[in-house]
Amino acid sequence: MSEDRAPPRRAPTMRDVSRLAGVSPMTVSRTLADPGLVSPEARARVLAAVDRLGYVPDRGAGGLSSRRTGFVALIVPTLTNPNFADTAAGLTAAMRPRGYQPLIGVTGYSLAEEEVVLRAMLSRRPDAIVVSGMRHSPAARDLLARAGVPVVEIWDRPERPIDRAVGFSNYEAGRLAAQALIGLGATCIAGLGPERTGEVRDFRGEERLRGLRDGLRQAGLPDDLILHHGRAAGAFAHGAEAMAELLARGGAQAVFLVSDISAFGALMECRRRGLLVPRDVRILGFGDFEIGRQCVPRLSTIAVDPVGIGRRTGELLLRLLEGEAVAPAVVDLGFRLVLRESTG
Amino acid sequence: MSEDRAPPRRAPTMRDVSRLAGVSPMTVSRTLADPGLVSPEARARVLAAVDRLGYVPDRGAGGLSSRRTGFVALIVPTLTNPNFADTAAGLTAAMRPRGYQPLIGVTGYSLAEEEVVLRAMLSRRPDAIVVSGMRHSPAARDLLARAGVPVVEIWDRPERPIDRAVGFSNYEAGRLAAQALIGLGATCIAGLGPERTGEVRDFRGEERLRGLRDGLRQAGLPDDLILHHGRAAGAFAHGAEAMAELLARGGAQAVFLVSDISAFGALMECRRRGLLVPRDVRILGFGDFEIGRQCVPRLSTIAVDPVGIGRRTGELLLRLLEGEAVAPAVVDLGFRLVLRESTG
DNA sequence: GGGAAGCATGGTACCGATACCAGCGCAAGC
DNA sequence: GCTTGCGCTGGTATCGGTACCATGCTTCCC
Repeated sequence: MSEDRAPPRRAPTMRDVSRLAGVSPMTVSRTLADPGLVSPEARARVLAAVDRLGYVPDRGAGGLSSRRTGFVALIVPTLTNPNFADTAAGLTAAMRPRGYQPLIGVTGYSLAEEEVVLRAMLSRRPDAIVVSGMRHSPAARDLLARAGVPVVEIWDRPERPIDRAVGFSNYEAGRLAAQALIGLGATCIAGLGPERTGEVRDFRGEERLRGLRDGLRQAGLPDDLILHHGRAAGAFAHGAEAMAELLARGGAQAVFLVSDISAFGALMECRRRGLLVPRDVRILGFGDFEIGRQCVPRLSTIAVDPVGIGRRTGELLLRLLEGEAVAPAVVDLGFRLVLRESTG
Repeated sequence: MSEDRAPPRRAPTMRDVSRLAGVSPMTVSRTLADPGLVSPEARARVLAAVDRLGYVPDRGAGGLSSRRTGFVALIVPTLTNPNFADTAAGLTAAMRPRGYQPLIGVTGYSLAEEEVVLRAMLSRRPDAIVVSGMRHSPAARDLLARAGVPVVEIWDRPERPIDRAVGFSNYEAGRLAAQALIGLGATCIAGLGPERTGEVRDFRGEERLRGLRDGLRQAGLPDDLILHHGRAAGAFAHGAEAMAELLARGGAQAVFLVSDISAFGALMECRRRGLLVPRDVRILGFGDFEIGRQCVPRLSTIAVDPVGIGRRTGELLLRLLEGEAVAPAVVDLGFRLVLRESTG
């Protein structure tokens, strides 16, 4: 960039290294892939040449030949939500030491977009595919099933996984929310989640509310305070707006929100209206995000392990990719209730 | 995955499509790359064959041949911080419609790690490289300069850019913070940022504090309340801990924190101690994160445009990649002071 | 001593696309 | 009528690696 001594000087290739080291390209390839196959002298010469030329192997070319690209496709609704960012970090941490590189695709909670993104990923021939959720368009499901590589659905516990799954039951988490709030003595229990219409939907959040509803019904409690309001994407505002709507209706003693982000929004809405949490209304979130641990009052929540989902998925994939037969198709990492201040 | 009718059935290739359509592979290639070059009849047959076979081109192979991979490397400190996730989203939105795919690398605020990640990216032969910040290890700087593709440094305004830059001056943002707090009548002004030791450092945050310090000095105010405490990575906790330390020392009327996340942590620490913001202490954050707009009191902040940085970078790269001569090497998107409730 | 086995190395044929050039048929222009 | 040019098509070489097989040499063992 700075000085142009030569024309856009092509990056050195393995052939250049081999010439400089006085060996064949194959020996260079072996030195880099499995040094043990090469004599110490040749190895030293090759490594010196690599260093001298600043050679960086072209993994695209390598992948074409070996049919292993080293890519792991990871498809999530958003990265703005820290739990998916954490999952990405966990997956990366588990797989990068073995040379795999995540290829991240973002769907914006849209199944149509998921399909587009998936196609883009498939054109890179990933060695494995990780996709959030168990709801996909029929075409996407078909593409995944025929991809010919391991597929892991995460953040869910599908009845009929495409291949593998690592996550937990969002439905059961919602039922636990009902039990928890009932156990605290509440009888008028609300649930707040995003809209269930249009292209952009948070299916996992909906599952949690479905679990909540069934939990309430089984306890003989009314379920008419389960509201769907606002867009999944803007979680803070969604929580605040949904809470405003709920307060307008009145009567709720305790509220479950489908994420800690929206629970925080709801908490702030209460504060703006001068309502005290948990005295006037109890709030239970979901996910155990950092924000819930830091805010005042601290949020009670149903904790899951985003980093763990990524890490476990990575470990599972590493074993699958090395040809190990891995036993369970579905890994349930569960969740646990964490009671802090917002529920009293 | 579900049923294994045939052995791991290789994905169809362009040759398969060409046979089914009764044309040569070149015609298939042209149909997909630039349909205008192909007769309507041939095009129709090819597209039908593509559809029938579920053909997805192998961009790895295409890239090897055309020397354009369609990858854009994006190297950021973390994705957990929503501003970098937003930048990634902005870059993706700008470039994906033209077929480019971001390849995200995360450094965890470590320059050593940045170098490792950069090498991994280079092995994918990206068409362009976007890297956060202007501080890099000498080796990384060298790799970037010799990469032979456009390089954009973002979230900063380097004096001597490697190639291009899109961002703003963190130093000047810090000076603005000083002016803003002085303008509000404060004379004992503190600044809180993460540690400046070890491998993991937030250089941009340090720049902001340096700007604050100079701003205070120029106004003849003391700068002994500028503290570096806690790790850059855990921003919430860092803010809370640094605030606790500051309160232990006492005397601050107003505090600038290097991010809204840590400002929020500080705000909560105040609440836990029964201090009222802004009555007892004024708080100014940085970044204009969603959390600052939602919390109570709402955070005053120095607003930057994370999505805009990504988008502008994408637009710049598209022009560069199409061979346009783009004028300024450094694009300064600036920042602006947003006064809300936390400064009174 | 001779053959088998093992190690280190090299040669060659791909992987699946695109760049490049050549060639075909047909219409327009002189 | 013949050249010129254009639109469309196909053949071939190549991108930069790795898989696979073949080779030369050494060592070991019966």
